[in-house]
Amino acid sequence: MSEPASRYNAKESEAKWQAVWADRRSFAAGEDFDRPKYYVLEMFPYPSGRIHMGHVRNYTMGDLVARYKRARGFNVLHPMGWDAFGLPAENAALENKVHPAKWTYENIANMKAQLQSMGLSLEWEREFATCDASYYRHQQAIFLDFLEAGLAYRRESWVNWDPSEHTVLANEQVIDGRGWRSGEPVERRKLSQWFFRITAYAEELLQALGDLERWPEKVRLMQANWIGRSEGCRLAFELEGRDDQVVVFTTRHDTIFGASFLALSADHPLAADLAAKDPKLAAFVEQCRKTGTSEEAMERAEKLGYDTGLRARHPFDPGKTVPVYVANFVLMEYGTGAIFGCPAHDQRDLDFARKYDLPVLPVVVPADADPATFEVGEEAYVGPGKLANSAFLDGMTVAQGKQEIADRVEAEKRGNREVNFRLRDWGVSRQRYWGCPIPVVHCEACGVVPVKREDLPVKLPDDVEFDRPGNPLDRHPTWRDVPCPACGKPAKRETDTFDTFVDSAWYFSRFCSPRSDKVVDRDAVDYWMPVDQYIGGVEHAILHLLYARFFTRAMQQCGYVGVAEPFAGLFTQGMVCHVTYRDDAGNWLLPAEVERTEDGALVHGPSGRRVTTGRSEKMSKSRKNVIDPEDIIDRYGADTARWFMLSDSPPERDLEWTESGAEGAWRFIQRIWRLFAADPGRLRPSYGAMPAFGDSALALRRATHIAIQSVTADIEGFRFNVAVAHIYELVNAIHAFKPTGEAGDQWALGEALRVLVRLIEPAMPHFAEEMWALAGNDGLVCQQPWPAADAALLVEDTATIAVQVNGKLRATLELARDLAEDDARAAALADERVQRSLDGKSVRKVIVVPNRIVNIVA
RNA sequence: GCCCUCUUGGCGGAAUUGGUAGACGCGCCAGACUCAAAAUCUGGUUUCCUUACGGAAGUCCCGGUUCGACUCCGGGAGAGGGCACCA
Repeated sequence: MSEPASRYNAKESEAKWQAVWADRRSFAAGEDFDRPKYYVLEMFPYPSGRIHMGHVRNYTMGDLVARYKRARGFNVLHPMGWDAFGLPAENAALENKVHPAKWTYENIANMKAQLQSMGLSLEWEREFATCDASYYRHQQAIFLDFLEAGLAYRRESWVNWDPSEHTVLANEQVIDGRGWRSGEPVERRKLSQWFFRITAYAEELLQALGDLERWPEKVRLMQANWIGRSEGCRLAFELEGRDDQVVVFTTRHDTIFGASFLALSADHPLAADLAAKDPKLAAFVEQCRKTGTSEEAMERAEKLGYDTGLRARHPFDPGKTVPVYVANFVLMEYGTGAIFGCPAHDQRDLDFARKYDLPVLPVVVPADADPATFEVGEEAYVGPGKLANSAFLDGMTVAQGKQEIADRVEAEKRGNREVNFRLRDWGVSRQRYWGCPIPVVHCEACGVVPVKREDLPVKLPDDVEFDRPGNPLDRHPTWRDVPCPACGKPAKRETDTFDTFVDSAWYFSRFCSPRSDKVVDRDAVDYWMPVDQYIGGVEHAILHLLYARFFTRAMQQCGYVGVAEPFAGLFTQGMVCHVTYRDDAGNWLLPAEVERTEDGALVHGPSGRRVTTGRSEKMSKSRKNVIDPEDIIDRYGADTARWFMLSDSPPERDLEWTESGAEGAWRFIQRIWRLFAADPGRLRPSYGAMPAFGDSALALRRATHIAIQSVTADIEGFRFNVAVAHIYELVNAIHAFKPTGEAGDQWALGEALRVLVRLIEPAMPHFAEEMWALAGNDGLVCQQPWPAADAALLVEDTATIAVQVNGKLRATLELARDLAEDDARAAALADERVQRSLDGKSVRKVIVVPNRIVNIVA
């Protein structure tokens, strides 16, 4: 027998157990659809090439949940895949002359090896990448269904066009009106684009948020704001000297008598009509289109208007007319593209009115103001009050006024109540190569014709050139040329590809039957969906999570899935942060480059220059405050990295990576290891009759069962940092255990150690397996059931009661549990320290909270 | 501008949801072991006064409710996040 090693060898152990799990397919989901299921999913990664600490944190949490739920007897689905289409692959192709497919699949191979080194309990057999034709062919099929269902359509829309790259840019890619890469001024162009009709579900998507009880309130709120429902009224104004009308949308129809102008969007048909005969207006419209494409630029832009000279008749005040402007701040895409302005009660209208010298008539007067003298100065009044200067509305509240106007408008057929949403249809066309081809063909005779289903997938061609910017599909010599599916004459393929958010909007459904010839196997999705626990970064709170919700509803409508909501539970984890370092010259430094000198100063290792420490920020390449997970795993092993990820910070908050914290996690593993290495046999299960326990053994048993109870509750409640603390307490109790030589000692210690191994397995799976085996147990600890706490051991027969005098703690008493109130009161009053602080004062009242506190009011 | 969240020792954080504030970890201090260092073990560690016993203050600030407030209410400050010409 060789000497036991003096330390736990993580590297050897981790490789060994990973091989065992893979060999035994320990984490494959069961095919038995009668068992209770649990679907755990972490947001799948983009294959950038290497995993980062954010991934480590995300997948550690998901793995903890998956392993815990398995132990609780659930049939667990825990798959992994790759969100593999996207721009970085094309940029790499441009810069490094490597094909996007090669670049992507090599990155996947690297990252897969890294994820596997973490020991995640994933079912790799279900792996796919969204760039696999075997995945995106089904996405193309879904698109054809959406097309038939009217959920996908094509229309002209304004886009940001980079003239030097020949491509459309997302709003985020336009910086100060210039392309982020080219630096060229961006043009607004009108292009035919594909859209998904997410607005058809606006109301549902909003209403259903209320039922997503296991979603963070914050995310639900953000989605609600994004959908942006507002109840208002559509209302027609007649134009003087013309037959047509201007229809406006408003949510403040109660303020109609304060109207002092109408404003049209520059893209409004009437504006175009007028501009045809008015060159100055035409110039103004042109100017509006040019100004800023980014949100920020639009916000800074001055509010400008052009008086068309037209006048509109007030719908309820026959004598009154108001001027009609074209204004740069009115959006064609929202409401009707026209508004009425009531300057007294809307800040933007007020600014506009002051600029163009239009009347400001208050029509809502706050309760404490005098209607005769109330005036609006620099700030519009948007609060509650009574209507005034408003004919038949005078004296009504805002709500009554709205109701009255809406009733009259509908009765007189001048308009109607209307609900509007901020949410827009989802534009999914991208002028890119590395994405899922949109399966349609453009035929001169037949127009836009869907590709026949039997001809799917429309595969990306491999032989493409990346020598120039723009979409290589456009210049491919042959790929575009196909016969029209309808008439058979020569036609052209669509060269746009889908937004990559489409790929990630349904992958969780595909995981249920990833090798199916169909889009999904209905049996499988009916069993597995919805995802019981989805985990990812809060940065996806709106786009990805909203698209996925829309997609699932749309797929339900098309008969693919039986659920409307994809994610029953959502958890958004915080970021991983690290302090930043800069040298004298202001260069960012990697933590690995920074050394501590003997006198404690920080210097740049190679140069010896002084280093200043900046505040902790999200790890980012630009700030260089990154720690490579691979380095940590090499040095300490995956279990240490995983343990640290769960310690200290609550999962939803940001976590600061520190070297000392990582070392602490490493030390903790060694500390447990010493418990076992001393005498591995102690862990061996004892099935004999339960012996009698001495006080010491009983105390250890209590600590063990309290740990089971607390850790279980902590995991269920996503308080992983608290679970970690409770495990520390158990280890401390085991270390402090002093055998008294009684029969129960070994039994209690064996129980404590077995429970400990079971409790740490979801967090430190390799180490737990190693300890389990070291102690001579059969099987794998990851297949052992979760322990149950013995209720009898959770309550002690005494309780520590705090005694307060006038709310201040004066003594603590060890009293029998559930002692009668009178006895507790008597015991408290009898205490010497209590008497001393009472100092002869008479007791007025005594409050007794059983097993907790006695408060004496004197 | 609108909406939301957070604020507790030197640091990360805990507190059974109104009942002993500071669990647990990091760091630090002291001691043991060692020729020494590392590792490990033991003890201490909110602040102030006191040699001690003990006492006082204390959860961003001000005020309130309560026998009792980190927790509930009102007002304010600071930090962070989301949306932002949405009529």
